[in-house]
Amino acid sequence: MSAAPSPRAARSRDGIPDATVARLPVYLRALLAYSERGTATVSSEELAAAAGVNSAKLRKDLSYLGSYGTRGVGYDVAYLVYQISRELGLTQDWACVIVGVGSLGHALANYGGFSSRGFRIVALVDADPARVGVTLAGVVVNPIEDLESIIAARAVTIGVIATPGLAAQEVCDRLVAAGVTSILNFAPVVLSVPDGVDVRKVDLSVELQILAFHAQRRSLREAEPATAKSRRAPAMVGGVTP
Amino acid sequence: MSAAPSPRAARSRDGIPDATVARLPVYLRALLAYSERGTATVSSEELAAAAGVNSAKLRKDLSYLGSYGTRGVGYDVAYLVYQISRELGLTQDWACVIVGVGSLGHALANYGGFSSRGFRIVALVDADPARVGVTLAGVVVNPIEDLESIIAARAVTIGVIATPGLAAQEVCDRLVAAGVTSILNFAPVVLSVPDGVDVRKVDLSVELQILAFHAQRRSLREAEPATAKSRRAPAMVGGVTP
DNA sequence: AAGCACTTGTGAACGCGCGAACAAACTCGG
DNA sequence: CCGAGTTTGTTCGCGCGTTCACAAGTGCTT
Ligand SMILES: NC(=O)c1ccc[n+]([C@@H]2O[C@H](COP(=O)([O-])OP(=O)(O)OC[C@H]3O[C@@H](n4cnc5c(N)ncnc54)[C@H](O)[C@@H]3O)[C@@H](O)[C@H]2O)c1
Ligand SMILES: NC(=O)c1ccc[n+]([C@@H]2O[C@H](COP(=O)([O-])OP(=O)(O)OC[C@H]3O[C@@H](n4cnc5c(N)ncnc54)[C@H](O)[C@@H]3O)[C@@H](O)[C@H]2O)c1
Repeated sequence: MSAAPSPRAARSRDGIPDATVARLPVYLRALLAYSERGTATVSSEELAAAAGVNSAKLRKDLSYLGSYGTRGVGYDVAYLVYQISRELGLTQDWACVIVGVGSLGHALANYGGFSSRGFRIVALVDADPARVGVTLAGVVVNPIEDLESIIAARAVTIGVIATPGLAAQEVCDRLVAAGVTSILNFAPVVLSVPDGVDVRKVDLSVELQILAFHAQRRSLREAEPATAKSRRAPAMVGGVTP
Repeated sequence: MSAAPSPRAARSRDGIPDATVARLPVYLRALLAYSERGTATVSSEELAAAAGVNSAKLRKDLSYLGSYGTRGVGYDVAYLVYQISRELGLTQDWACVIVGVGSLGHALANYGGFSSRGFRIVALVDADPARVGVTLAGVVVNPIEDLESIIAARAVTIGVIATPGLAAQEVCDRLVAAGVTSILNFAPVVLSVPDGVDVRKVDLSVELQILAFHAQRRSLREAEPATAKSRRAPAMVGGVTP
C-alpha cells in the first residue's frame, strides 16, 4: 500500500463533527417546542438559550447542514425541524428490538417518547420462559431463540440490550451476526464489536460516580477555605511581567 | 504573553480533567472484575483493553491520581481499586432521592447496581396519590409535599429526576432550593440551575438519534460507493468567492 | 552483580472543538 | 431608494484532550 502521509483510518466522516451530531437532537427538541408553541422563526440566540449552548456554537453546528437561516431574521422553525430530522435520519422509520425485558426493558417498552419519532419497537426478546408470551405496549415477548429470524423478518436495524451484564456480550454478538449495526447498550460492560458497528452506552452507575466526584470536591473545597484559591484563577506564582 | 514555563508539576491533585473523571468509573469496573477473578496485578495494556481505551490514555489518566503503578510489573488491583474509589468519593455513602416513581422510577428503585456501591436510595417521591404509600425495594413512596423535609432529614445530596418533562424544571428548582447540588436528570428537558449545582443528563432519545444518524450515513455510503463527492454541494447560485 | 525483558510515567506534537469577533446579507421604516 | 438595525455564517486564536515515543525504574535470570 502507498505510504500515506496521514494514516488516519478513523476519518470516515467527511462532514459533521461528532460533537455537533450529539447536539442536533437537543436542537431538534427545542425547535419542536417552539413549533408547538406556534413560533414561526427563532434566532440563534433564542434557540441556543433553549438548548443550553453558546449561540456561536449553535450557528456553527447548523452551518454544517447548510445555510438554512436568513440573516436579519433567524431560522424558520418548521424548515429547520425538517432539515435536522432529515440529517439525523428521522424521516425514515427505524425498527428496534429490545433484548431483555426485565425492569428496565419494561420501562423502555412502555416509554412513549421512544416510538414517538421514527423509532419503532417491533420486537421484544427475553431468555426467561416466564416472560415469553407477555404482551407489552402491543408487542409480544419472544424467546431469545427467535432473535435472528425476527431481525431478518422485521428488518431490524437497532438493537437495545437490557440484559444483565453477563449476557450482554453474547447478545451483542448475535445481534451483530444477524446484521444489526446500531446498538444501544444499558448493561454495565464494555462491548467489543467489529468495525462498522456503532455502539452507544447508557451507564447509570458511571453518571452517579461522576456526580459523586464533583460533589466530594465541592464539599472538600467548602471544608478548607484556607487554601482557597479559585481553581479557575491561574496560579501566577512568581509571574514577573516584563 | 507567554505562560509559565512548566507549572504542572505542582498540581498533582488539583485538577483532574473532566474527560479523565468520566473514564475512572469504567476503569474501576474493569478492576473489580479483575479482582473478583483473583488477579493481583494488571498492566496498563490489559486494563486498557478491558476498558476499551488506549493504554497511553489510561496511564495518563491514572497518573493524575498519583504514581500508583510499579514499573515492570503493572498496577496492584486492590490498591488501585481503593485509590480510584477514594478519588471518586465512593468511600463514603451518598444519599439519593428519586423523584417520580413511574415506569423508569420503578426500574431505578429496583436496580441492584444502584445501591451496590456507595449510592443509597433513601427516599422515593411522587406527586400521584395513587403511588404514595407503595413500598419499593424496601423504601416507601412519599408525597411530593414532603420533599424538602425528607432531603433535610436524610441528608440527601443526590437527586434523581424521573418525572415527565413538564415537571422536571420545577422539581429541579425544589431540589436545589432544598440544598441538593447533584442532579441526575432522565427527563428530556434542558434544566437550568445556578452555579455550583451539577447536572448530568441521561437521554435515551438523543442516543437513538445519534445512532440513526450514523446508521443512515452507513447505508448511504454503501448505496453510493462510486461518487466520492461529498454532498457538500450547496446551491452556490451566482456565489463567487473572490 | 549484571544484563535483560518488561512496564510505567511523561514530554511533545497534533488535531479538534470552543468561543469571540466581524463582515455579509436581509428586513423594515422613511 | 436608502440607511439603520438585526442576525447569520465564518474566520481565527486558544486551550484541551489524544496519541506517539522514549527514558527511567523494576523484577527475573544467569
Ligand atoms: N433497572 C435499572 O434501572 C437499570 C439501570 C441501569 C442499568 N441497568 C442495567 O440494565 C440491565 C437490565 O437491568 P434490569 O434491572 O432490567 O435487570 P432484570 O434482571 O430485571 O432484567 C434482565 C432481563 O434480561 C433477561 N435475560 C437474561 N439473559 C438473557 C439473554 N441471554 N438473552 C435475553 N434475555 C436475557 C432476563 O430474563 C430478564 O428478564 C442490566 O445490565 C442492568 O445492569 C438497569
Ligand atoms: N420509561 C423510559 O424508559 C424512559 C426512557 C427515557 C426517558 N424517560 C423519561 O423519564 C421520565 C419518566 O418516565 P416514565 O416512563 O417513568 O414516566 P411515567 O409517567 O411512568 O412516570 C412519571 C412519574 O412522575 C410522577 N410525577 C409527575 N409529576 C410529578 C411531580 N411534579 N413531582 C413528582 N412526581 C411527579 C408521576 O406521578 C409518575 O409516577 C420522563 O421524563 C421520560 O421522558 C423514560
